[in-house]
Amino acid sequence: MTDFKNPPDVIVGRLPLYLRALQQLAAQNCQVTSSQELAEHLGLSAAQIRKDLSQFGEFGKQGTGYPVQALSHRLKAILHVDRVWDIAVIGAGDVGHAIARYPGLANRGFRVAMIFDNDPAKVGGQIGPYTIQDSAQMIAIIRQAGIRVAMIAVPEAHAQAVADQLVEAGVRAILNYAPISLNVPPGVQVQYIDPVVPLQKMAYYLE
Amino acid sequence: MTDFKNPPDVIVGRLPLYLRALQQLAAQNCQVTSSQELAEHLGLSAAQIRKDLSQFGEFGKQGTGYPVQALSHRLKAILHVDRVWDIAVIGAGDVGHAIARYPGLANRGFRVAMIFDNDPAKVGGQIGPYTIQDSAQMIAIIRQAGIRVAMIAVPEAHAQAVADQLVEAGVRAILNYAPISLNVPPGVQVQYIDPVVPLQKMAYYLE
DNA sequence: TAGATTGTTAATCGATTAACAATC
DNA sequence: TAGATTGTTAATCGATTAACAATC
Repeated sequence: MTDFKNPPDVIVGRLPLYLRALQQLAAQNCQVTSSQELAEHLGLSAAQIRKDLSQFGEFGKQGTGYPVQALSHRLKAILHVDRVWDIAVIGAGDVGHAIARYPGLANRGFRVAMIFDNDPAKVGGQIGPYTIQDSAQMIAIIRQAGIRVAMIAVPEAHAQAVADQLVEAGVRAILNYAPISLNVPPGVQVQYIDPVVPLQKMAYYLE
Repeated sequence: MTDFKNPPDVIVGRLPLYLRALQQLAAQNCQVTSSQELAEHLGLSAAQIRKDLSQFGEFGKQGTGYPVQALSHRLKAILHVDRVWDIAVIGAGDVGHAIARYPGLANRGFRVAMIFDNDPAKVGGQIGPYTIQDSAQMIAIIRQAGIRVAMIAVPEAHAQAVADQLVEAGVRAILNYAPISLNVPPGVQVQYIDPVVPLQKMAYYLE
């Protein structure tokens, strides 16, 4: 009997990778997999995968491995992506456009629900099914909709101000595409996507 | 006298964050900073920052801190971004568009040099200053240009095949936007951007 | 000088790996 | 049954933190 309390953050961060690999296997009609197979697929060690999963329950069978569908469902529930989270996108530039039209969110627990911009020339315009809304109404609209997840795709100079407004509106998880560190109060999560960071890391290893 | 050999990968991965923070401080005309100030800015510990930097040299002065400009220059050199790396972008969909027009690469060591797509309807079209080139010529063109860095922005189903071609063309660093793990030979680096991964990680902590 | 902050050492902490009994 | 693979323990490995002498 394990405890299941406070799994390390680093392990939580790997669960989405396990889920992604499992869904890919499922799409190939694979019924069962093993820690070994997942490890090769993801470039990790089999021991690590077994250890990570054992933090959350006993999902496998000795001699057989893990049932792909069942484990996939369990991981979805653990990650709280067995539902659909509405996302507010802030910024209707190129990045906001790409996010709003990105097909990869579907079936993975998220959906873009609305998009905002502060440029009067953009407000009222369409991006696929979305009408770009005015940032001035952002706080009220997000609060009213009860949205908890947002993506920031505005220029660096505005990102912190937008983050402050999102927090005020009740957002609790922010994915920030602007290349700056955000200051948010405890209880609000931030993750970052800045393509230059991984590029520069790789450059270190290039001659 | 320290050794300066084989700094841990996890430290190399933080250097771009230090550089980004320093360049932001420089833009604010800040002359000098401290491990304390950088730590608050980045949400890390001051001890960690001093320890990390000490892997590469002695950049600070006791009692004073670190000179922002000088340290920034040193980190650029260490990361090999004191030059401009040409990037090949594969895939001229929404993500490829956003990358090709992303202003955040400038002054950070990279520039998009060319963009490819396999869709005849897109080949020959323009994205800003770039003419979309045919993927069929990709290997030859990239090899000819001596390009070492590429970004994959094609659908999941084609990403591995594209990666194989890039490796054949001489690319040694790949930033992959497709939500799959890539198989590449030793000596080729891969980093991943899948926005759903950080979103799912945050969802775990949402009620 | 006095105050501040580095670079570095030693201590702590946490994550990964190896190994294997349990068992399907 | 024999072979395979899990879940888990103990050992290893590595990263972070705390503390402080050195010194600007």
